[in-house]
Amino acid sequence: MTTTHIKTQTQNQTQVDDQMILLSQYYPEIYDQLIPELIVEAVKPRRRRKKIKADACSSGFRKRKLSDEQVSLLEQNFGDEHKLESERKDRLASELGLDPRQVAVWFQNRRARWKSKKLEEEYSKLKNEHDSTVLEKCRLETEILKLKEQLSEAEKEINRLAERSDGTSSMSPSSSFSIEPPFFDQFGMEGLEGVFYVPDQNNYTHGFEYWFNNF
DNA sequence: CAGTTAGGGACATTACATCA
DNA sequence: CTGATGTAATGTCCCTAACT
Repeated sequence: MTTTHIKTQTQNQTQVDDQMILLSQYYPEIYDQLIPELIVEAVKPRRRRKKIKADACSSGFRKRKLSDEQVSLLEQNFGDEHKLESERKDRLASELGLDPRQVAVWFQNRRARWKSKKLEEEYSKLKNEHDSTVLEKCRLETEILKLKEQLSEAEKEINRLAERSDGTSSMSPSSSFSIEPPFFDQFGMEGLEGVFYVPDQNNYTHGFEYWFNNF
């Protein structure tokens, strides 16, 4: 089979498709009767729908836009349950004077809208959480920098004190060096007492040692 | 049990209506 | 008139249950 043949066949098929689409849209009853004979099995690319002329719509062939009452009843039902069993579909359709197919389509589209709205909300919630986490991370990093600076100052002070009392005692910070409570105030570390483990007045250095060794 | 069929849902897309 | 937007409708794919 040549490409020309394939092309012609495709064009013919497209023409038939277009005619069938028109037929289904303008004369659904006839289409329903003919369709079993005319359906041809083929590899189907997505078909384009034929445009419907405005005058065709105004001739009453197709009802677009549902009325406010119809929409409100549909919404009410959707609120009760997002899925639609066929019994409920038929009941709703007759209540609304619509085709059951229209009710089914409305529910399908409504579910799609609901889902995309839900996704949007979820996205913005996650984004907010992410943003505030990033902010908190920055704050904590700044805090760490500040504390490191203070620590370095404290180390310098320790060394100064050690040099001053020079030789008179063995200066190992972990053994005999003791810091009195004013230490915190002295280096602007007020409020950080909780950071350091301070079991009692006689054993001030434990928390500091921990801090010292780990940072 | 495997194959077939019908019904229905999700999803992508199209086409019409409406509005700024 | 035009482009953007909302939505009804269509096409396709997939799944499931019932039937053969």
